[in-house]
Amino acid sequence: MRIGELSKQTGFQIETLRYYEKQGLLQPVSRTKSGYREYDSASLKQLKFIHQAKSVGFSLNEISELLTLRVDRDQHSCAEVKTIAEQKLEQIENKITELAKMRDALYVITDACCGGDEPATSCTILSALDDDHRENQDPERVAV
Amino acid sequence: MRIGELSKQTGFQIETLRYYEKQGLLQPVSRTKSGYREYDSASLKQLKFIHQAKSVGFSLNEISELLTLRVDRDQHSCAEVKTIAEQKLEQIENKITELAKMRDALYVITDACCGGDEPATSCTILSALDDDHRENQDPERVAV
DNA sequence: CTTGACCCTAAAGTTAACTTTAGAGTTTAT
DNA sequence: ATAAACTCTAAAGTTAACTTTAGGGTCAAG
Repeated sequence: MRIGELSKQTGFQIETLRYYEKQGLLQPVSRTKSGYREYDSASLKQLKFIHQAKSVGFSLNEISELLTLRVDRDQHSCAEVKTIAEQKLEQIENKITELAKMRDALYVITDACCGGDEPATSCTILSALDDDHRENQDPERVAV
Repeated sequence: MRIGELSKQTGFQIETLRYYEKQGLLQPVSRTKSGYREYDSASLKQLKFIHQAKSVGFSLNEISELLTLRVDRDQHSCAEVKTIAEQKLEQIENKITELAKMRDALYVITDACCGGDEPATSCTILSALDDDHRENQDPERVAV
């Protein structure tokens, strides 16, 4: 497919796709004789990943690192790949932990504060993040 | 405490703290007679929250929305607060879901690809995100 | 009582991640 | 075969989130 079609299917603007190419994030599969970029379903898949990674706070550089994580035995040792993957894994686990805390705090606000009998001053996300608000929560909900 | 101390304890640069004040994210508790900003432990707590929210991809505007989520019965109805909280909750759940997928894909890479007998070409994060790679994973690890 | 560390404001500069502009070639439907 | 729709490059412009600069007060120690 050409760039316009890829743009429609992913929601990224055409210029953004060309920008990502310059940044090394997404190379077209080939070019037509007249110079038009051509993409395929792998391009689509890659862009969906880029979209997800951006939504959880990875920069384009970090996404690039995630995308080049491949066992390319000519270029990188298996151990190298594993080390990078483990670092990214730790970053991701940390993000999940932080988000789980925020989620629990918001549950406290929606479940307990609104209409509850606690004073209004305690109904902020910051006070909901305190341990004394969290320890009586449903363990199903707190677990990640 | 004054701005330099707050900067040291949070890792935010002094100028960033003044910038956040302009953006309405963090007001000093008071000013000394000579105009110095004064902060307390609540400021510290708020900055830690800002740091976490930034790390998982929220913009300063979104963080502002999260921070002003409070049951202020004079300004907003309880229903309004609940609606905003529920929207944020959905955003956060989506982020957690995406991150869990990436985490699982990275586990596939570190556990199965490196040293495994699969061909090297399948050892990318994108192929690890495919369903056929995930369905044989440990359910403990996949659950959020 | 002055020197060094700290604080102030306002405005300009920087960086990442786009977006727009300008000018030109290509493809497709009528 | 020509107009509309699509594509190309290079360069300049924009926005969010800072960071730096310039010029000047404040405070604690010697």
